[in-house]
Amino acid sequence: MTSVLVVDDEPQIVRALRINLTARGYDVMTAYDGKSALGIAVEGKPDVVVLDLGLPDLDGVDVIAGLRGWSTIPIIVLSARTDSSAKVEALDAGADDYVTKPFGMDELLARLRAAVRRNVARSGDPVVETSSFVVDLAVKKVRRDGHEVHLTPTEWGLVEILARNPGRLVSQKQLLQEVWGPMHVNESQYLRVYFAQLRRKLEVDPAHPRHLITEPGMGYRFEV
Amino acid sequence: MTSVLVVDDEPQIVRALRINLTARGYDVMTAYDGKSALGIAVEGKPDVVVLDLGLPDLDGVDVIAGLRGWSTIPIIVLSARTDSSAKVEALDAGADDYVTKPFGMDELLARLRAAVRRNVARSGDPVVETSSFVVDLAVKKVRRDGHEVHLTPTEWGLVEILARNPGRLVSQKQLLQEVWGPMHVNESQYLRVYFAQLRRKLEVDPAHPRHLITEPGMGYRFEV
DNA sequence: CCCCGGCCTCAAGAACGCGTAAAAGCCGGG
DNA sequence: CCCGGCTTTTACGCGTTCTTGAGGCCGGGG
Repeated sequence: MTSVLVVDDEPQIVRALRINLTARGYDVMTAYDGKSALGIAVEGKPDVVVLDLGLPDLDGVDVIAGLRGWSTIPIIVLSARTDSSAKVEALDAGADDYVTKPFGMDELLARLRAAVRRNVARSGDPVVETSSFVVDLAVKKVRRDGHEVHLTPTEWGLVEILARNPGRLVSQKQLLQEVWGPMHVNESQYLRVYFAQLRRKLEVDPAHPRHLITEPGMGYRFEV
Repeated sequence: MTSVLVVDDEPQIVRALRINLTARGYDVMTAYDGKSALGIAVEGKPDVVVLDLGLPDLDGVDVIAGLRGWSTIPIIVLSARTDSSAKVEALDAGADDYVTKPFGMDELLARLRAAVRRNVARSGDPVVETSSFVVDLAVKKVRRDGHEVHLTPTEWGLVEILARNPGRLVSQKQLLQEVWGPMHVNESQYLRVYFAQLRRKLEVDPAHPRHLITEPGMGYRFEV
């Protein structure tokens, strides 16, 4: 879920934004002054910040600088000042967008979507995570306790198919077909041998697997 | 130098932008309608596009879609329409910013700087660095201990592909295809020979590589 | 109760892929 | 024409991975 940090000292604006953003499925955090905004941003790692410039404690530009010191989170500035010098100053300090109050909620939301879209396009990293290990499909790696687990090509072939279908049942035939090719769709013994190996490498208790589940007579399931 | 594509059918606006942008060191391209804009964008690969929505031939949203089909170049929309539905439509189509006419030149330039800044932050330095050597993709050179290492064309081809995908596993087939061409996708021996050479040139301990990693049976990985 | 199909485990030989070295082929410049 | 740099080819030792077979476990049906 996308998380938004709303920073404004006017409660009615914060309330309005919270309602609108929550209704659209965003996770909303709020702050009423610059210092707490910086603290919350560090802790909560929001995906985007909506920042009012007229805060009681810090100058708006200082808040932007405080964020830009360690992060490239998109910042959308809200401000009552319409003069271009204020806009230029905020944008050059590192803001991504500048919206003047009073603002149209539709427009703000559209600008927010644009900012988030840009940012996910950059990071887009498909990872599937379970309680005991992490499968990173982009770089083809599996980590367990933050520590890489080496998989052979055949092992990775199986993990990849299962990780691309999380929670879904994958038939033996499909696994054999995609990993060993159409000639070996009946070698179900291969699957037993390799699932045993994968469980030894990935499961906490290989005898009682919690993620690489056998559905007898049907296939296998990757439980997250 | 940063290049900007200005698309507008009003010559005086194009002229004003060209003068201001050129004075600030930008390389300016121009187009007066949507179709030529798309063509110029493909050829010139501008770093940012300033797009007027009221073009004679195509609808503004279609131009945005045409660009977004193959590129993530930042698009700043210029428009006389101030209603929020127009803004929402353009932003959701893939625009990065929306400025209403008449606009302040200072503000537009600041928004343009913001868009470019974001994008260079994203595309990252054309330099990939490891603990023992540095790959400079812009000038096609590798340095080690501040001191240039000479690579043959084939060696550079491999390093370049890996450096453009840092951390990612690159399959043998992809490497062979891109360096030797589609006729040689099975010559995996080439890779062994060349990786041995590269390790001798770049790794501290060629027998125990820390950056040019082999993933047996799958491919190679550039670890940073 | 026994049988049977499907599953898990284990182990060993075969097959494969990798690193390395060195020779042979190719090509352009001096 | 010869030389040097670059690429392609060949050969071999070695460790890892795959395949295969045998044995045991478990639950359901006869």
